[in-house]
Amino acid sequence: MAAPPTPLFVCGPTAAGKSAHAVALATRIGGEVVNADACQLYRGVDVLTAAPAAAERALVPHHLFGILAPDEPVDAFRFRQLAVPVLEEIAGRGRVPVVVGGSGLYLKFLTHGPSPLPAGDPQLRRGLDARPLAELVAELRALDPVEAARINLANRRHVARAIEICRLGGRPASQLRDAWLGASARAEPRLRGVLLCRPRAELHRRIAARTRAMLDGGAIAEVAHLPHPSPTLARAIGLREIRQLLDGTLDRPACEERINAATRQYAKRQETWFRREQWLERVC
RNA sequence: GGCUCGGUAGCUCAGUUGGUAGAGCAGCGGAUUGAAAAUCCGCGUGUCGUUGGUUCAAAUCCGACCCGAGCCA
Repeated sequence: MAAPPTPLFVCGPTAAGKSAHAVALATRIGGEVVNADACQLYRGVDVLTAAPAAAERALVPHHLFGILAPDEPVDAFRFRQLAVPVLEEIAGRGRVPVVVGGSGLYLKFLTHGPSPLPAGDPQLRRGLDARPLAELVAELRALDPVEAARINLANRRHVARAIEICRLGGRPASQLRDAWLGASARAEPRLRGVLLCRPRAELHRRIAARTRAMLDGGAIAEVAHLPHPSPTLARAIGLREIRQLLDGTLDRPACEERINAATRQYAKRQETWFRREQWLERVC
């Protein structure tokens, strides 16, 4: 009986050097790299999303990079559905999956399992998005006062999601969440992984260098030829900025600086997320 | 050389009849189980160019000087 796959996780903020670290690690231990980055799942945006280069991919097998068409939707649950069979397949061959990525929520779906909450419904979301926040808050308070008291009511995404769970799940979101949180706390998964750390100033220097390399290395052409991105890809850092560069509302230095700032802010959010994942071994 | 305008947070700037200063962006901290490279919450980080003076009190009024831009020579 094959043991369940026990992947090795390589996490950290963007531009910390995860890809290179994962390749080195996989080479050393006989592993294969599996992507856990939301945007790098997409095809045709290798430069924009700083996906591993062909030379790097040739060193060791890589999985789940560039597997989705640009307009194909994903979310954390779908990612888990894609990743689990790949992890099992790799482990079945006696190799070690090295999961690398910075999408904290996607990684957590892998490490802690999917909740039994109802899936997102694009049509319902469109309807909720069109309404003022105050109205959504009032609806949530009526549907589920417990959840309304727990979440940040200024965050319309979270308010809308809570309403979505109540409406689609047929029960208050707070009840559904509590049931799952209790179960997942008992599960206590065995997890192994590293968290790549770098001094903030060094990380910022690396981000600036990478942004320049992206803009000089084909990201602009990628964006120019990108058809209808999915909601996930549409929000990739750099996409909007490069579009503004292309239509002339932003000049090159401003475009570069905006991408840098957005990337720095993203890196900080990632550090906040991973900081509390105590099972990750710090590698600095 | 003369005149004019400007010098306030890392950047761009606001600051009303004098009462030791505040916005945006950047930055820092945090939340976050089906949009997460998303979304959201909290925090002002300052020799008000320098130096004298007037005043109970000066970013604010007066003088001198320094720096920048422009105009006239």
